[in-house]
Amino acid sequence: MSSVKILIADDHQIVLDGLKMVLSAREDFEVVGEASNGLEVLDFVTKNRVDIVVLDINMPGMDGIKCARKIKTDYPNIKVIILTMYAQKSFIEEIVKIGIDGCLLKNNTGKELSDAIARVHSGKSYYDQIQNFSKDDKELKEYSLSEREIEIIRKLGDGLTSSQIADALFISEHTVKTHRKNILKKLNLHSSSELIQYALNNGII
Amino acid sequence: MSSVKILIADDHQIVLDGLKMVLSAREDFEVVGEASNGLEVLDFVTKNRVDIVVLDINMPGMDGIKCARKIKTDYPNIKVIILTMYAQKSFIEEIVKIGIDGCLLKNNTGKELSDAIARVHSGKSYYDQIQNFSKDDKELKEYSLSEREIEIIRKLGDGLTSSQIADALFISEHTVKTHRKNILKKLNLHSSSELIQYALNNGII
DNA sequence: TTGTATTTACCCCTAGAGGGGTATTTCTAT
DNA sequence: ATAGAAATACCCCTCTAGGGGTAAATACAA
Repeated sequence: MSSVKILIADDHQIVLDGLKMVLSAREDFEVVGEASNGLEVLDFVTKNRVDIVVLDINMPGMDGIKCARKIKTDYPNIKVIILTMYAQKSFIEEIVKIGIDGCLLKNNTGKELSDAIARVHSGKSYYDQIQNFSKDDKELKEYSLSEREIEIIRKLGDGLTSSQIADALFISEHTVKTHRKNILKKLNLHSSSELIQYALNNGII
Repeated sequence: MSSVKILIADDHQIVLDGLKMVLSAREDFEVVGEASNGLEVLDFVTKNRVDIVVLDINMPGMDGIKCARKIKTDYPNIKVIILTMYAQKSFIEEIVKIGIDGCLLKNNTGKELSDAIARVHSGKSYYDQIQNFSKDDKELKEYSLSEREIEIIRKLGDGLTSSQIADALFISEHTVKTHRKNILKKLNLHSSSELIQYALNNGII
């Protein structure tokens, strides 16, 4: 049988090199491409045959989730495995909904990634430590941030005040303050400091 | 001649696996150990012969810089190469001062890491894109944060207010506000949001 | 078509942040 | 012995953040 054609995506070249070496150790795997962001992934899959895409969730430009959604919409036959730094409970529901085939923490061995790929290629799914993802859900109602809200979080990270953000986005300061209040409420946080830490740890920034 | 004995440290196992594969491709390299935080690194070098330590700068517990400083103090013969996600100008002076032998961005190929190791092992130093590190230094005077200041930054990241921090540390709220002002002034920042982003990107938190 | 989410915008209020000082004690290194 | 850094604590001030509402227009999906 022919080898499994794999596309790997991560924004750090050294991680890509490492993943490639790890996966190339198996004769039945073939890394056919590399990408450093979501757009490159989409571009690659339109032009090449790919069986499995291994996606880092934290990438500049188009993030892994958005990219995965688009792949699953346009190319439902391609299997998708998400690599993530943290157990991000905020994403697990969406990951399942989108139909992503596998999800594992970077805090894992290369062998486990190989196992996950083999399992997913055989049509099964592979969710690593899914219990870690669904913990801490006393607040089970999962909120997702809107595009505008994320835009505002990024500006906050740059140190802008509400009025400065308002100027930058050509909206009223009142609106910015409303967004900020909504964001904190959605995430059950109570200050911008907490928010920035959350955002960085969850790949929002 | 005997092979170069390398200890690699990163808090993500999958990256460790990748680095190990990349480095093992060279016959003159030998990865003799792995560590997921600074304390493990220090523990390892006390018990084993190591020529070169490759350190991720962002690790939980003891961060890469602190760890490097301790290695260079206690074992000056061990070479240290720092791996970092971002071009962190705030650290380059300290990195040079500590006597770290090499520094390169994760945004590099595995081959470049191999080259860096070979070069460092031969007694030279390897600084990748050092111009990226020293840019934007209109404010060239580098300040270092005190232990107390770092303690306060961490509390800020947890979302505590000045008065809450004061209660936690058994000091006056006035003192906390003084520390906060000093921190922002030292780093030339203007809000806690900026501060938290800076702290996370520079391994302070 | 009829909700639901999103984005926009305003009101109220209190508490806290940020920036300008000054000043003491303690500790450390020269 | 003495200069310097660090940690402590207080004064002043203005502006912003955070939290409580309400409500409109748009857009999108069941």
